[in-house]
Amino acid sequence: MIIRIEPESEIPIYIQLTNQIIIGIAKGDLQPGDSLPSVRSFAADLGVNMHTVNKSYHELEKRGIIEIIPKSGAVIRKTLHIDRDTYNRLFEMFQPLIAEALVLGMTKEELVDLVEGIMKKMST
Amino acid sequence: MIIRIEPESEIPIYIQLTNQIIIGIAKGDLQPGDSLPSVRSFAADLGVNMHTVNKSYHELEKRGIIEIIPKSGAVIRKTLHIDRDTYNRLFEMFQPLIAEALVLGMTKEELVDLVEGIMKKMST
DNA sequence: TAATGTGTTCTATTTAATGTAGAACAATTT
DNA sequence: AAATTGTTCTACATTAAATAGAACACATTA
Repeated sequence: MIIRIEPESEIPIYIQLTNQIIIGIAKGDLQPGDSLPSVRSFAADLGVNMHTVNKSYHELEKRGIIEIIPKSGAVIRKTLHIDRDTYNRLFEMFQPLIAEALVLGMTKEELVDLVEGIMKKMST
Repeated sequence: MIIRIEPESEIPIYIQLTNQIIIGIAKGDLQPGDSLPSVRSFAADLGVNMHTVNKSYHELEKRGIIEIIPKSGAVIRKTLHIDRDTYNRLFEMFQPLIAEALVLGMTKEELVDLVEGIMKKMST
């Protein structure tokens, strides 16, 4: 799985990493039950600090995407059906993006096409 | 138009304001050609600092949503069809959200329903 | 004309976020 | 036994975020 970190980006490194891990899971590069690299080895590979990777892992855990097993490792969780709190959180995240797309001139059809186009690149 | 600022949120105030203005435009509460309040009066209404509102306005201008006319005011732009850079920017914003929704167990149908449901609440 | 309101710009301060760094710990794994 | 694991702690530097006050040039209004 390929991770690209752009240190000069305005997006914090730990968020870049978090997003790319999520995309990797969605694409099937990482599957439920798989382990993520240790924070130390991953940090060495990416050329960032151990604590930055650790922050990503805890962000993923907070969102219910991985399970961190102390003294062992980080494992991709098997996801059941979405719960109400998570649905509401996703709603709040999608709303401003959809509003912006419409305000900037996308039609509803174009927006649905964009979303479906992105989904087609994901396997799960 | 109703703006709710939550000072205790982890989301910066200027982003909360930016998002809610965008949603207000998408819903039709604000229309192209309308003026936004002055940074001073808006800041007074919201109970935040003038510079915070100013930052929101410049964020909206950078995204092509409003036009700031020096010594005059901020006006909602009439949007033409979306350009390539804007499309790519929206793509990069949507991708991690869609991936997360799928990873957390939403089906593609549920995700399209969520997006269409949010769109239905917008008029434009 | 005089007064007010406008966005802009500047300095300044405080707090929080971000990223890096090093060390030590207890538990697991090899 | 040795190496690796996530955790925790302190520490430091830089940037972001938010507030505050002042002054400026220009526009609008009374």
